Amino acid sequence: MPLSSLIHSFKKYLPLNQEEIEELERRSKIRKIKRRQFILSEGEVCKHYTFVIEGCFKMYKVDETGKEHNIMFSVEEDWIADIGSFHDEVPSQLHVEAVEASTIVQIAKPDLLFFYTNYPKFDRNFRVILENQFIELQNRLLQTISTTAEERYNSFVSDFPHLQHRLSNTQIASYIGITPEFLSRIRSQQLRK
Amino acid sequence: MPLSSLIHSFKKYLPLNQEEIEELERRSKIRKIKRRQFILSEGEVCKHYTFVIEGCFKMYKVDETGKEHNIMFSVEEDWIADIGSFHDEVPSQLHVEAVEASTIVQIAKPDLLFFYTNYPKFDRNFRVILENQFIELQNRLLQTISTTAEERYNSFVSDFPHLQHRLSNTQIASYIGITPEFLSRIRSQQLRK
DNA sequence: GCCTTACCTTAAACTAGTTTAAGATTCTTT
DNA sequence: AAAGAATCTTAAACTAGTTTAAGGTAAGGC
Repeated sequence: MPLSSLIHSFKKYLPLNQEEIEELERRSKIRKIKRRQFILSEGEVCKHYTFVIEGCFKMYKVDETGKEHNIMFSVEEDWIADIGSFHDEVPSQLHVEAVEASTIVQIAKPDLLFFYTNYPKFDRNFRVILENQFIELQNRLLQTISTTAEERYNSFVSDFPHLQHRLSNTQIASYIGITPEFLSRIRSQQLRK
Repeated sequence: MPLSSLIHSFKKYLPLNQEEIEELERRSKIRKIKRRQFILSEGEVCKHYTFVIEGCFKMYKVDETGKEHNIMFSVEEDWIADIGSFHDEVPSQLHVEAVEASTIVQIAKPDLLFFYTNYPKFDRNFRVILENQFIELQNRLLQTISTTAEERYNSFVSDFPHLQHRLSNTQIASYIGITPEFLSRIRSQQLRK
């Protein structure tokens, strides 16, 4: 039963009943995604909410100089969407790309609106999911404006011990907002201590 | 009718019916807040969702060196909460302080949970409110890791033209993540162009 | 297996932004 | 009105982090 991890994940919030589960099965789509495959590209409107069953994604913006700025990594049981593009139906500035071969469940916007309208439980569940994402993002911002690069790297390593092994150092550097060279320097200085 | 701006603001989402309005009147509290008065201090648990009827607030963290890092300003029709502290009932790391004399409506956590449970419309409305806040926060983070201080200042001025006159330059500097001295430098350089 | 691409490391030169310092101005409190 | 506090400005000295450069290693593709 491929949706089981998605259904199971809702148990943390308001669990789904049989009818809701069946509707979810009808209105969602499972996809296999190759490494480096995009599920959203800059300039496209984000049309789906995506749940990660297996695998890892990075969400990033490319600036005018071509530099990649990673703002989020998503792994098993995470939800992915460019919320601004999804709701306002405007072209996204962001890319979402698979860091490794992955399996996802996608709910298209009309279907998600159907759930919100007909099953208020989904409003609740997605509000809570969003709150958790908001808390993380807010902590991230706080760190970015108030801590040194080394502190941010240490936080990353202790907050996401398993994620570290799935990402390149270049991606991690981009996430904490520094260059790969500087991350190398920090890491070698720490080895010398 | 002091709750009118709050009730009116819900018209952007799902408007409230008479019963919901009455329940809101029963379960919310209007407060007058003096300039520099705190509605949340570090170490306290955030127990309310706060709606600004009139006035302006800053939400900030004080780091170990005593430096203030502003992460959000809130004005009329904005909602304020330290969401992490509110939901997990853990002491907040943040302060929320009035930048000017203000009037607010507060909903205590048990009352908000009552609304969520009995009026699913509130789940919807607060999910949408949170989405808007999330979008703003995400854009803020993106900017912080990918643009220069001057670009961030220019964005602030064009995004929040009216806010600029209600805040000191020191607060704005703290919000965009630079020192007041550097902001002064940027501003005088711009005057020379 | 070979070639290409991506990643990682190291270091010197550089710079966007900070710290230190201090004077001037504005605002608040008594 | 005077005193104190907060804010703003300016500038020199400083530094956390970047850019430029290049070599080595690992991974991916054909």
